[in-house]
Amino acid sequence: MATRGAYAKGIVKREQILTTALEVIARNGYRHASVRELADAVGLSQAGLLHYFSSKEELFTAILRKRDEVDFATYVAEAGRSAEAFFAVIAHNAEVPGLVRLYAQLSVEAVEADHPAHAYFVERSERFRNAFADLIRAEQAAGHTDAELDPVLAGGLFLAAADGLQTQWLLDPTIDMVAHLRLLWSLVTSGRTDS
Amino acid sequence: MATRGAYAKGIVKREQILTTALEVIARNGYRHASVRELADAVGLSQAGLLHYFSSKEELFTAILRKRDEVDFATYVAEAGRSAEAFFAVIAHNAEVPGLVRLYAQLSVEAVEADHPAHAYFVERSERFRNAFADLIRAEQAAGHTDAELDPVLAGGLFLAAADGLQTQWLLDPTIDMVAHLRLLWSLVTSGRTDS
DNA sequence: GTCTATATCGTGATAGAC
DNA sequence: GTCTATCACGATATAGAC
Repeated sequence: MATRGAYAKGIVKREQILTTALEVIARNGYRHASVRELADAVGLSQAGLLHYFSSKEELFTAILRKRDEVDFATYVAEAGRSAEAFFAVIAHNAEVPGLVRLYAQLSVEAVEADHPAHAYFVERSERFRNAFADLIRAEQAAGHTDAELDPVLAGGLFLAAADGLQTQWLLDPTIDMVAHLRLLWSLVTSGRTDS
Repeated sequence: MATRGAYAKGIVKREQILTTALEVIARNGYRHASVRELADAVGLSQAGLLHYFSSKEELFTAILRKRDEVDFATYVAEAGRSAEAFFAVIAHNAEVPGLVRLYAQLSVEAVEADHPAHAYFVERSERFRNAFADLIRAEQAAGHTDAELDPVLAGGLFLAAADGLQTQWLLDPTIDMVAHLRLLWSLVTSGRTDS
């Protein structure tokens, strides 16, 4: 609000574009994750869209950041930092195949160290691994989980399983991502197959 | 051996190309999984390479099939159908980043139902999920694992974790894929963090 | 601020010489 | 059987009009 009018307006438009992009990608849509395809979807020309985001990678990274932000605000606000909040995010993912696909696609492209989205994925991985580790430590503190279990290793396992399940699910949408992750959670918390 | 000379020779050359491609991709190499890039690497022109494989997707799918075949012959022959054989394959993967990357890249592209490699990945997923399920059933039969555990669900979890760990590892090569999977195995077989 | 038009590049695939 | 040369396409990015 302290910024100049024109500049602030640009920011607002950027946000609007991201919000629209999220909706439109989520529903399904598009195959190639190209700027033109997304431009059509949000009602701008390709050049018009790149007026707000200076490159393709910046655009798509911004979309994924926005998604994280929205998911966090929606599900963590609702259920707190809990395994249930995490399951709710995953269950939601099953409703937004286009986003899942964009994430999978970009995450593979970004393994190259000099890819513009590399830092985003590294940072995100670390954040999620630590978040899972914290959940596990809480279970350990409550005496529900073996104290010998390495929380960071187990946290990495959750992250990997969540990512891998997305690819499996894209390949075969009858796969139940949440059921798999609940199983993993029950194994970690020393429960068994019962939910 | 019962085939005509010229035809058999073509087959042999195809195999040679695949073997060379495996070596050359494995070591590291190339970024874009393009035909031209691979052609340079195996010492052919792009057109020359496509003389043996009629499309890009056929070529790369053939490479991944060959990889599966070689891995199976190497590690399953050595350790039988066991968790250890599986860990050995994963440990080997950490030596061949280029192949891991090709796999990750193609598996995401192939989620589209009409992609030429779609059937390969669907079939492969099923095969691995079932193989893991069999391992778990054997543990259950031996009384090492909770009989209530759903073997197919747990098998899917292994597959997803293995896939997801590859992306994590590509992003950050200090990740120990085998350690994560051993942890999962120990959780499934009711052991804990001890190997 | 947004458009049309275009420059430039990399891709897979093909034609045709040798 | 393998090459060089080329085509057709789709991509990102940019120039410049309005």
